[in-house]
Amino acid sequence: MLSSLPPREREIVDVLYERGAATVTEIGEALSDELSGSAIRAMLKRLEAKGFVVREASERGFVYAPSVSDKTARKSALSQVVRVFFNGSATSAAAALLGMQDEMSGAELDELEKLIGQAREGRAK
Amino acid sequence: MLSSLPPREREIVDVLYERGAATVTEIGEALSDELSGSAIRAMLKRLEAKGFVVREASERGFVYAPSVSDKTARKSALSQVVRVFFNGSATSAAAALLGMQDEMSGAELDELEKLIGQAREGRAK
DNA sequence: AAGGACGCGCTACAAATGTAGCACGCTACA
DNA sequence: TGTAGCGTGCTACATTTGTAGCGCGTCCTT
Repeated sequence: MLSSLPPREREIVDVLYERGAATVTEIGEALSDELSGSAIRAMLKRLEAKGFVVREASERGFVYAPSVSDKTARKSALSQVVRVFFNGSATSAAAALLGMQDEMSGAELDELEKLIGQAREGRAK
Repeated sequence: MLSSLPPREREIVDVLYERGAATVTEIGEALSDELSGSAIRAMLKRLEAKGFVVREASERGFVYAPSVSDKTARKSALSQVVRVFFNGSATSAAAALLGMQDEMSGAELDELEKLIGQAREGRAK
């Protein structure tokens, strides 16, 4: 499980999900506080050993990427917060999301309404 | 930050958020794997030292609760996953939520639509 | 009042994590 | 062609986590 990672390692995979893939240097830049390259490499090594990240050689050194697909990870992260903070109700979570966003474009709202319509149809049949 | 907690401690505060407040024994029951009472107490002690949980004496022993309000914690958890997994777009996250939920009642969908309407109004003015 | 059963805190200790330093190999360019 | 600069992989070590054991006080129960 992703959530069973120690803080620093988690932070690093988060960066990886945020950026899709990155080199050690890029990770270092994205990190909240300055950290030596070897420190980051050691983390990555452990993450690789645990099977959370994969690395691929490229001209600019190794690039690291999460081994779990974005899609899966998203789903898992979402259900986690839904369970813990919203009593298992995805709807409440969605509502909270709506409330949080102060700049939500009209187009986005339209899109959401469309999705709601679809959900309703799916349910109806 | 909540997310800077080690796995076990995080699991415990999660339980606390899930149940609102609990005694050591209750926490033990809610935990994924069996754990000695003193182990849990040690965790809680650290969590208290770090300021993440507060405890209050009651007849049935101490009850522990998160020190950060549910509301704040929710918001923080949500923005975390929004940032990491949805490129900062709360809308996309909401859409994903919609897709995840296979049993979403019509009433809930109505509620969401209403919220969208409100969001739109808020934006328009 | 003696004996359990709890719940509690402390200490101790193994394992895991977080970090730095060193030595190596490959550029590139003065 | 040497030397400065990266990126890399150790290894080592301090700190933090994860867990169990012990001894204490309190409340029931007999």
